[in-house]
Amino acid sequence: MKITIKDIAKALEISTTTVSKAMNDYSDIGSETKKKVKEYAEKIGYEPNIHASFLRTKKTKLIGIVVPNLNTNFYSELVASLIVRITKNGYLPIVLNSSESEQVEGENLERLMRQKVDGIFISLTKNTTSTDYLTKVMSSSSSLITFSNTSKVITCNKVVFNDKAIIKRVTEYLINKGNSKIAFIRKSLISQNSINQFIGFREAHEVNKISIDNQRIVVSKQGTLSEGYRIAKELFNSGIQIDGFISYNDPLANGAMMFYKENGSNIPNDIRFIGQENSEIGTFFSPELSSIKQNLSLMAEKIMHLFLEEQAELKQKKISSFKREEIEAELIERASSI
Amino acid sequence: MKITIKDIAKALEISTTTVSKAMNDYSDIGSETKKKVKEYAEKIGYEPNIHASFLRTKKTKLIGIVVPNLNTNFYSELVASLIVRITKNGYLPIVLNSSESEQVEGENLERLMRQKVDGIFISLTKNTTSTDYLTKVMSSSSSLITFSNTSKVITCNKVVFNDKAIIKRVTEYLINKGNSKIAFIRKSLISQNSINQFIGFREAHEVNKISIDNQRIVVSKQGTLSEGYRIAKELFNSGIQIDGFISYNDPLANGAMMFYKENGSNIPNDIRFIGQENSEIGTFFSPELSSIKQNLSLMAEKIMHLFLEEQAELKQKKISSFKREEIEAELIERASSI
DNA sequence: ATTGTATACGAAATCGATTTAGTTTAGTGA
DNA sequence: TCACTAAACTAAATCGATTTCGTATACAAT
Repeated sequence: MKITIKDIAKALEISTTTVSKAMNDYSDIGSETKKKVKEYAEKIGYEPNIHASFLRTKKTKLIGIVVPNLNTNFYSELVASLIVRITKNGYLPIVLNSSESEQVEGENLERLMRQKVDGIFISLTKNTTSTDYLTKVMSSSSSLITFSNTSKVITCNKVVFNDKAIIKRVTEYLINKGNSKIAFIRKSLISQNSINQFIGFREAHEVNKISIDNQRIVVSKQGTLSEGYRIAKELFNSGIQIDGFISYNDPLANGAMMFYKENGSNIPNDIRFIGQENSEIGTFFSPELSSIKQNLSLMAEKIMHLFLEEQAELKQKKISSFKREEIEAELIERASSI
Repeated sequence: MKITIKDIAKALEISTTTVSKAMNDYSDIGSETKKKVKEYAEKIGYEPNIHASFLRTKKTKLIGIVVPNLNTNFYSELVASLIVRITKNGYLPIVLNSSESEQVEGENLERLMRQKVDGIFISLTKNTTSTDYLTKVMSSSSSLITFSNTSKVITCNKVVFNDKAIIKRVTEYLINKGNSKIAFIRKSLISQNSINQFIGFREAHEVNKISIDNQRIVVSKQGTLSEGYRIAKELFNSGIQIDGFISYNDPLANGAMMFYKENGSNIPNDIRFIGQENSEIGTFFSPELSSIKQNLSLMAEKIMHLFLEEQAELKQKKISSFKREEIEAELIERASSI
């Protein structure tokens, strides 16, 4: 039924060793033999059994992807982008979702190590504090790349957006337009991603000698339209004035904008709004929402590139150093902040 | 470094055969021996090498998931739901995305067969016409389950929503409210899913002796807010009157509703709107959007159940017959259609 | 003629499990 | 006592590749 190197060896009256070496382009096999083997293999539709070769090579051609929440545009798009690169390079992706639970995240990493995947690409949940599991991965046979939301504590390959810089730039952009009471809606107090963004926010204020009112800093778990609306309402009802609004995604900004519009605010004159992730919803309502656009495709590209580089170095038994790639996010300026 | 059955055998002074059989609960191993082996295995953290056991058992404990478009709420949520069930049962999911391309879909199936996954769960793209690849899967070692959007032609396990029935019911619901000029926005002309929905739409009209104007039947590829808006505008500008609107997702309905609101229509009195997928966006704008809610979690549950059932039957060498499960979708009635 | 050196190939061990086909031991019944 | 059976265990083959270590041949150099 299934075709093995034995079949090729028998048909071509050579040894299985030669077949294997020919298929893997060993230098001690003649070029005609290689050609014959490859052609015959192609002809009868031979495909090497990955599980059998694993026993000797220790390579599974499998890559694990772990994301905090697959059920968001940001991550589903990023994962889709990763899948394309992974398959294009002859690997297969095992996709796991941590549902923002640190415990599930740990279980996911254990599963992937047990499966002996060649690489693990992980973005941490916003609640993750311990790096025990990551350390375990580092001493396992799978090479680790953390992306998007990583940890300052662990030393490993990282691919992140320029969270601090872009938020600093965007905050100063608002400050330069005369806004000094800017609300900042962050994802969590713990995640490095969110911390970096907040540092950018703070630095922009420090540089411009403006003080930050902590009442305008809000943590939002859901990140939905209705939560944006609710947050705006609460700020308003508590008498906390704002003239700028930056959130970690677009629905929050749109929800808040909706509330202020209903309450007669003139946007962008009274309040300027800036979201993130540049999603369709932002461009649909008036005024159109300015948004920070992260190039997910580029991030996927860098992650895969880093992985392939490390695999190549591993093959040559080079010791590879850890890299940290930072990807530029950019502000898409629209009517809500002009 | 890594622990194998040999280590256990040596430490306990028994053969590797006994260790393997003890771990797999063979009946010809004494219960004390089993206990000793399992306890010691647990203690030293032994984990069987899946790739080694594959050589004999032909089981990979891997399941492939193929969806037409991961980058939608519907599929990312469904996939997330599947991932939970798959991992809970000791399997690992390889997730692939066809990006609505029949060719990519075929490549994905080939990749999964090459990997010798135990099962393949696939929802077809809206453009898929050929079932050649599915037939290949059927004669491979991977068991196949098609879900959500499947094909009438192929004989295999299927888990679908009651597309025809729910659209028929919802259409009659609008007809009973006096609406007879209902626009229907469908995903494609080819996909079984969309065909079934349209049959439901047609039957509802036939039963009530209302004729359908094909000008009100629109195929929308994008399914976005702006496309909904554009479609509404085009209908309006072409002078095609409507008093009801059913679409295959919520953004389309919301986008269209937006246009008609701007043009002074009274909703729901002039036009009633019904979306699908019951997404957050639908509940946020006024009037809130009625929507058909599909129980994705239940679908995931059924798919996994069907798979496990088949695996069990396979083990007992029973010939299993193909099943077709239909999951009830329901209308969530809100202000847009009251 | 002898040694040296590429070049091209193969026998056998190996990876880590499972499974087949025995073997040993103790217990049962005639 | 002897044949027979059941229970508990194991040696060795096996799955399908890779890799180590050799060997054979041809040809050049001495």
